[in-house]
Order: sequence, then structure tokens, then C-alpha cells
Amino acid sequence: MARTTLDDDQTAELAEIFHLLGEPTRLRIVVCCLAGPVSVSALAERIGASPSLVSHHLRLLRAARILRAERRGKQVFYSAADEHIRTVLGDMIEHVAEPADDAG
Amino acid sequence: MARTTLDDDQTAELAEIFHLLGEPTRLRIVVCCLAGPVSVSALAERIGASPSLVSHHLRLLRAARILRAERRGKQVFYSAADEHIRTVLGDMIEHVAEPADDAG
DNA sequence: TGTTCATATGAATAGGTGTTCATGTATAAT
DNA sequence: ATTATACATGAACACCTATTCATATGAACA
Repeated sequence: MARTTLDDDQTAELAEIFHLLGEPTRLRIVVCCLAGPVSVSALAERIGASPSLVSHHLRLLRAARILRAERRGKQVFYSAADEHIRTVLGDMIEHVAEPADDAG
Repeated sequence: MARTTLDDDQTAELAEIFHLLGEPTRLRIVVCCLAGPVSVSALAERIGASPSLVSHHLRLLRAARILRAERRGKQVFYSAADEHIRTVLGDMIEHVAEPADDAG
């Protein structure tokens, strides 16, 4: 166990990321974007939410540097902000998605 | 990239965990508990919150099987619910606490 | 039993937030 | 310029939640 303490800034930043991922709709958006760039309308359809709602969430995810936007004509494609984010989120999701063996 | 899609149940469960960790006070509590069993009053002091507030948060973390309680006399000690949780949370916190090299 | 310490819990409240609706902005095409 | 498509944004609302205060439970000790 390398480090089990965090200073206040790290805690706040980490909590913000967790907070954003703690919303089912937003989590779905992020997961969809991990595979590669997805347009807003495609996200809305795949998630079953209105484009407006998706856009609202995307704004927060953009502001937190979790996702990045890339315009192609009329459409805007979203993907992980960088490789670090992609790796971290991918790992987190894989890890936590694993069922606990000794649950009770 | 092993898997980038999650079903609805997995998404909900994952979102719940993230949601609980997305609160600074709660995140601090969890981080404190990763090193080993900590009493409620010790948590309250180390975090700078009232024992009542800590207890409220602990209830949620207990219910989500993130932390477990162990009574020793008058005190109650909290720690990670199991090794899986400890590993997963430890990894997440270490990972996300790493600064991004190519941020901008 | 009565008292004290440690924790838990219920109610109340203030602030936050997810969603919707309406509207605005940007791009493309006629 | 006008229209259509894709996305963004502001306001409003309903719901949720973090915190506090008061009170209860449970354990040790006199």
C-alpha cells in the first residue's frame, strides 16, 4: 500500500471526479466515450436521454477535463480528454465492475 | 481495452460507489479507513467533522458494503469491508491522484 | 441503578443538482 | 438570407442530500 493519505486539494479534485462519475447518466456517457469519439446525438440515442440533457452533462465533463470535444462539421464528437484519463477510467471501471468473491 | 460497456445493473452499482466517494467528507473517511481500523471519534478528529456527521456518512458506507464496523468496548472501528474493496479503492485513489503529464 | 463516554439516529433545513422546456448559436445547404 | 440540422445554454422545478441539533442506544464503571 503505497500511500493512504491525500491533502485537501487532492481530496477535493478526486472527489469532484468521483462525483461526476457518480451519476448513472453521466457514467454511461463517459463509458460510451472511452471506446472512441462519439457524437452528442449518438450518445443521446445509445443512452436513451435527450440531447439537451446529454449536452448539459457533457459540459460538466468537459469542464472537469474528463472528456474533450472535437467538432466535425455540424456534429461534435466527445472522447476521453487524454490517454491518462482513458487509462484511469478504464481501469476503475474494470476493477469496480468485478464482483467481490467474498461478498455477503 | 478489455471492456467498455456495462449493463444497467453494473452501471447503477458502479455509480452508487462513485457517488459515495464523490463527497469530500466521505472520501476522507474512506481514505482514513484504508490504512486500518479507525474509531469514529478518531475519524471525526482527523477529518475535522462532528462525530454525528461522521456517523451519518459511515452508515451509508456500511450500507454500500464499502466499510465494515467492528465493535471494541465502547468504541466502533471502521475499515475496508474486504480485501477487494481495499485493493480497488487503493488503486483508484493512487491512480487518480497521479497528475496528468499532458494536461492543458 | 445511575452516570459517563462513544456512537447512532431522527427531524429539520439549507443548499445542491438532474431533468425538462424554451431558446440561442453554429454549421451546412438551397 | 432562409431553412434545417446538431448542439449549447439559461431558467425553472422537483428532488435529493449534507449538515446540524436533539435525542436515543449501548458499553464501561462507580
